[in-house]
Amino acid sequence: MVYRRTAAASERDARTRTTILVAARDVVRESGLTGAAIAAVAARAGVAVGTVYRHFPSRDELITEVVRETCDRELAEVAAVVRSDGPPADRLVAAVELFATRALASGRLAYSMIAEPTTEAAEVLRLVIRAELAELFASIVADGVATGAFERQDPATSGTALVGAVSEVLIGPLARQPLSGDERSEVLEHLTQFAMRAVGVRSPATLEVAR
Amino acid sequence: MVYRRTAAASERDARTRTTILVAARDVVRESGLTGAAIAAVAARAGVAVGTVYRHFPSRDELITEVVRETCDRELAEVAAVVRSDGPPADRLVAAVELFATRALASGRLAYSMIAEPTTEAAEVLRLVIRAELAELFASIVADGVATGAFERQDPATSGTALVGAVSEVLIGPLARQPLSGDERSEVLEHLTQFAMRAVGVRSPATLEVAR
Amino acid sequence: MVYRRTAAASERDARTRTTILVAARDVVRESGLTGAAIAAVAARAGVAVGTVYRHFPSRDELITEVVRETCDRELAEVAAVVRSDGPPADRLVAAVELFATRALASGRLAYSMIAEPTTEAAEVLRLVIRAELAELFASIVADGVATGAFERQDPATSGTALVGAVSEVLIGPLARQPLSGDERSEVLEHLTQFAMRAVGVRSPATLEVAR
Amino acid sequence: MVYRRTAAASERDARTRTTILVAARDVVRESGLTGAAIAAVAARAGVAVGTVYRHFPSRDELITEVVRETCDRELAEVAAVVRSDGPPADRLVAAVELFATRALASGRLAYSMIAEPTTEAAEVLRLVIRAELAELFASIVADGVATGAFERQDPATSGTALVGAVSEVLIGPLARQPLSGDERSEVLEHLTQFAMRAVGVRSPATLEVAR
DNA sequence: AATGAATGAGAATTCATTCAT
DNA sequence: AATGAATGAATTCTCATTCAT
Repeated sequence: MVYRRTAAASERDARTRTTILVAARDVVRESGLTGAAIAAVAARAGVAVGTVYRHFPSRDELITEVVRETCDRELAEVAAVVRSDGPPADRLVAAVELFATRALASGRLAYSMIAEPTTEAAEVLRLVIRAELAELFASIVADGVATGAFERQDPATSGTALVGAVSEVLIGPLARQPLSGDERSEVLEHLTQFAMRAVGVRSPATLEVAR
Repeated sequence: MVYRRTAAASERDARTRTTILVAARDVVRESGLTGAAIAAVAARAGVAVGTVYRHFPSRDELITEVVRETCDRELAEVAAVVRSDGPPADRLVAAVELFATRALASGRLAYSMIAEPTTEAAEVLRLVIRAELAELFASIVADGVATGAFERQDPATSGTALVGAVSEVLIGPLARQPLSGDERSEVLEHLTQFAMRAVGVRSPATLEVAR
Repeated sequence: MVYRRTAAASERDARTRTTILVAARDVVRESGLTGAAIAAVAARAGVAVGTVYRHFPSRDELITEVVRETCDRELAEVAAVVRSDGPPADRLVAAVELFATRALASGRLAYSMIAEPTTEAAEVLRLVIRAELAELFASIVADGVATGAFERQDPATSGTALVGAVSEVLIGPLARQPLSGDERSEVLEHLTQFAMRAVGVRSPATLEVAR
Repeated sequence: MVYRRTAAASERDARTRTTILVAARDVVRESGLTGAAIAAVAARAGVAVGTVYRHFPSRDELITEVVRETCDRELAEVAAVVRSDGPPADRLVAAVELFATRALASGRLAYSMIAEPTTEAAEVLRLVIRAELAELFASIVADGVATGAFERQDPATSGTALVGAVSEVLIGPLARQPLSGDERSEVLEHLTQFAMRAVGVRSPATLEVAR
């Protein structure tokens, strides 16, 4: 007496889930995590409130998933750069630039991910993500120290400090108004130089790349 | 029951205002900005809810003032260090250490100030304060660049990045568990070295201090 | 996709209906009437929510039918005892014992039937069922009065009172913890004696049995 | 800087609390415990929803207090009768009559107290109350057995059974339509006789009183 | 001026019921 | 016929703000 779940229904289901998740991300982008009330997300997704609850057991879970999803994508990209070949200095520059480009392009979303805690769950997740990011930066630093390309230092502290430095420089403007293309690349260049100095890049060759 | 407005009355008024402000700060210290409901602040101040509203037009204003007040004091201290005599490198180290010591000592209060936004107003203020802090750091950097003690760089970017770096390194642990005295000074040393490298300290003398 | 209405289809239909009803009874047994949400019943029946609505116009009707069905079976058994041969006193004792045994054996189901109203409809039904039970007891009493085995009394009142007395004694323990076999028979004996006295059993023979 | 709570405010407070409690009782009387939604109670009391929450921490507490309050009053009265002087049989009759009169006069309220569980807390309380009532009846029975006025029996079982019997006879009609005065006294008389027989009243004198 | 009771607009969550597939 | 995703009204609870005393 059991009937199989129709493929069509299950597909619609998955599509709705995605719609809600996208709507939630959009609402967070515009109004922040705090502004992402279930009613607002539902309205944005063009579904009823109950539908959101069909797909997510609680607001907490929904928000957490938005944060996780957004950050995972970001982290994966940064991780790819970090684990790529090439001199540590180049990878550091690439990682900073990637992070910066993404953050600058995403508006308030990046801000929410990096700096706006709300629920306990989201806050914990946020810390985890920053820690992971810090570890990625730290691993570049460790490589640089090991190969003698960077000065001796504590990679963990440097990684964390770099995340903070990059975030601060990018989130500051973010929360205010968007930068023009020129301002953007100028800020980016200054930031990159800061990072290079901070890790004590030694090789003149790399310094040229970073100029 | 008619009251004459006297000097005594106005003084009492000012005292009540202060009482409320102090109570608000205490509540924030313990429960965070989110936990600072008007009723909680009033109870802590030993005052009725309505009295809070006599002295502050809205919760937003009250919270904003708490943030401003707390940060102003912090900023003033950092400013004193920044404007003191001595080589820029020493002043940078002193500023980082001051900021770090205060942040590590104040527990959740610092966290709330640096990383826990709630209302729009408080959030804007928080950004302003970080910007001011950044400017203070920037002015040391500018001095260093001018005197040739630091490498050439954009002081604004470096100032902001330093604020971010210091915050991140300190807020990470803050949100988790308190550090022991030894861990604290170790972290601080790594952080100071990071800052010195980041601004490109040149003078060998200062490098020794910072070692 | 057009289906021809065949005997097989109609039989399957009936079987589904029964499946749902059985599932509903099971859910009530475990979680009470309140816990018997349509989704829970459907899941238990291995059927979709919509299917439940194909067979029952509303949750109310479903619950009502569960109550009716369960009670009807109970009533039929009691009725058999009531209409059996033998002295009224014996039949009364047998009816009490039957009721007691069933109630004690069925756990929460009996509780739900006897004491847990939810919807208006189920509540009305519950009252009807208690009334029928009361009537069955009343008919024994009437017989007893007619044959002079019991004292003169109003059979309707006595029947109702007996239902109440038996329910109360059995539901009290039910809602708490299950009784051991010994406790059970002790309670039952006291209850039987109470019933015998209440109807004013006269015959010494029966009194001995009941003693 | 502490100001005393004005007597007027505190009095108003107490009055509002009472108003809400009375409103809650009224709503329960008409719509049952299930129908006593906070919004309904607030509307009935002529206050806002928030006001209810100012006086009661949760719906559960409010409902529990309604039940407790109503039942306490009832129990106290029954207790007074039980502990009064006079032959056990007289006290039993008086207790039954008192209970009956009150129940018959209170409409759905009595039903809700005796037979309508909702929240876990209210349900537990309800059981406690029935148990207390049973104990009161049991103590009369124990007295009667001790003095030889009643037959030998288990007072606990008899007390419980009497509560059930009386409840059933009174709640049955309650849930349907009110009785006329004549019907009422007739039912009451039958019920009293049932109770007398059930406990095995022996003394002819008392039987006359009860008849 | 202070008091604190009252307000009521949200916010999260549940669940009976509907209906397109 | 069955499916199960979608609906949305209803419910509990919170808290910034107001205002009569």
